[in-house]
Amino acid sequence: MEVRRRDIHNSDIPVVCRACEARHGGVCGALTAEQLTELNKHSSRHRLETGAEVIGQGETVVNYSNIMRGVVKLTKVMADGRQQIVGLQFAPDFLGRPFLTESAITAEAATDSEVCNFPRNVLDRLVKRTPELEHMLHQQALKELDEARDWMLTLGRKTAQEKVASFLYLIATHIDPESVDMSAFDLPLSRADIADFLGLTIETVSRQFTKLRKENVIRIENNRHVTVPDMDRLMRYAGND
Amino acid sequence: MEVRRRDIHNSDIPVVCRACEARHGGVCGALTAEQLTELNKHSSRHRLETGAEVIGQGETVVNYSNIMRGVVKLTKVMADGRQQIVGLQFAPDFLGRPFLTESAITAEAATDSEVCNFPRNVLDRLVKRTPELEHMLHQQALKELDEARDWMLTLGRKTAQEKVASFLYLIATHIDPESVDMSAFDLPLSRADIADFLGLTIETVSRQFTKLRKENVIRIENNRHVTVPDMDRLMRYAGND
DNA sequence: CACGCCATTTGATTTTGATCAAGTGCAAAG
DNA sequence: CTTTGCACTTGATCAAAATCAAATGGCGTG
Repeated sequence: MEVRRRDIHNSDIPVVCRACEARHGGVCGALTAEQLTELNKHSSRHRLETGAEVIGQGETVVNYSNIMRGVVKLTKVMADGRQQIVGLQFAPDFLGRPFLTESAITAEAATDSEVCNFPRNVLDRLVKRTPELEHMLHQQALKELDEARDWMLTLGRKTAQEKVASFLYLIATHIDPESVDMSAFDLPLSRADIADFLGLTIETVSRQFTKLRKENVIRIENNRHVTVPDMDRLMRYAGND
Repeated sequence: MEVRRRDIHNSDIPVVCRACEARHGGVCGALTAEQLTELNKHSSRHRLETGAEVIGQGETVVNYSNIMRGVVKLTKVMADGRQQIVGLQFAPDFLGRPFLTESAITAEAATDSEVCNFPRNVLDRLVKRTPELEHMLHQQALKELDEARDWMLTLGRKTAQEKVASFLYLIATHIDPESVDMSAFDLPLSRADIADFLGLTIETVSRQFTKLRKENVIRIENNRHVTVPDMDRLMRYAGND
């Protein structure tokens, strides 16, 4: 299923890409050395402070990105300000909606992050010529779709307690793909963001955190650092039996 | 069923596909006459009664399908029976999750429907050889992703009233792609299904229907037939300003 | 026609989570 | 070391939707 470039050690690959690809294996993995060089000519890396907007709802898409480091949240807002986080992207996810000029969502750094930007038209051209690249993007879209549907069940049918536990489980399993130990991690989102992700208020989120803490499902230090003594127990609280 | 020949220059295309493709333009539109003939050799059409399961959560995927007629609901269930509809597919949508052998969802006919089935391995082989086909599937996945994210906002942040209005608006705009007049249609789902789609109970759905009826936003006959005198007004009730 | 079987509606009550309103704790600025 | 500003927590109350419990209203069958 996974298709890897054979010439992974080829020295024609741009230096900046070599480290990245080795660590992450994002969509760039579908490209030949020449294509990578070509793309790299037009691409640029950027640091994003927490809260920095990558693209706004309704704006014209000029760039796609790869997330190198950090967490990016995808949000939708209603006219009256109600807001829902519709996706979280972790490194090394591809960020962008191929084939549409206007973004239907806002993408914003949830933590300090680093991204690699490519101009839309350069990548679009490359996609047309590189079926393997479209395949990678297709896989990414399908992964996001699976995640979105999982989350729809959470939003529509779970209790506040289960929602919060589901969130913690999601973060535990996604925050650090390198690490084997998922039992300790920092939350990439504020209480307000967590509420927006879960379709709750910050007060309800806070109360559920307190409850989970009192029942020894989690421990919390400094509001952001979470320890999970028994991951299976957390999963049961999340309603994933 | 009588199938008319619509284009004398396409006489290599299987008769059964010619009418379908002309009417709908689904993913098969990406295929050459030969590929269509090849695929058609292995494909088969089926009528599905309301409630018939196309595939169950956790089952092995053996077929992909095109929906020829009707509405198919995609659902997820929790261990304790709580259920959430995570997608509705209308003709001529492609039905299936490429590149995964185990289905994460249940697909079930919401109305009497007709589908065209292709064996998974035949289509998978064809996808590898036909970038244009993967492109179509990619577009379909992105469309479903956009819809899923729209719905996440509805599930997470809208009131019961807005949810029901949003559902009616969704159906009005999707049920009959041919028709210009969206103001009258039959609901493809029972109250129970609507509740599962909206993350509500049937009682709440019923009450909101009654309220919308009393406020003259909609009229209902025989529980299933809906008339919308002012679509913009419905849209406002749905919170889509 | 009467009957039972559905799906749907309606009503009474309870529960959950939202809202409103203080408090707490911590870190940066004065 | 105070003050100020956040982010978060906690408590009291309120409202929306769930739950429990009957009705109602076709619709097909005996």
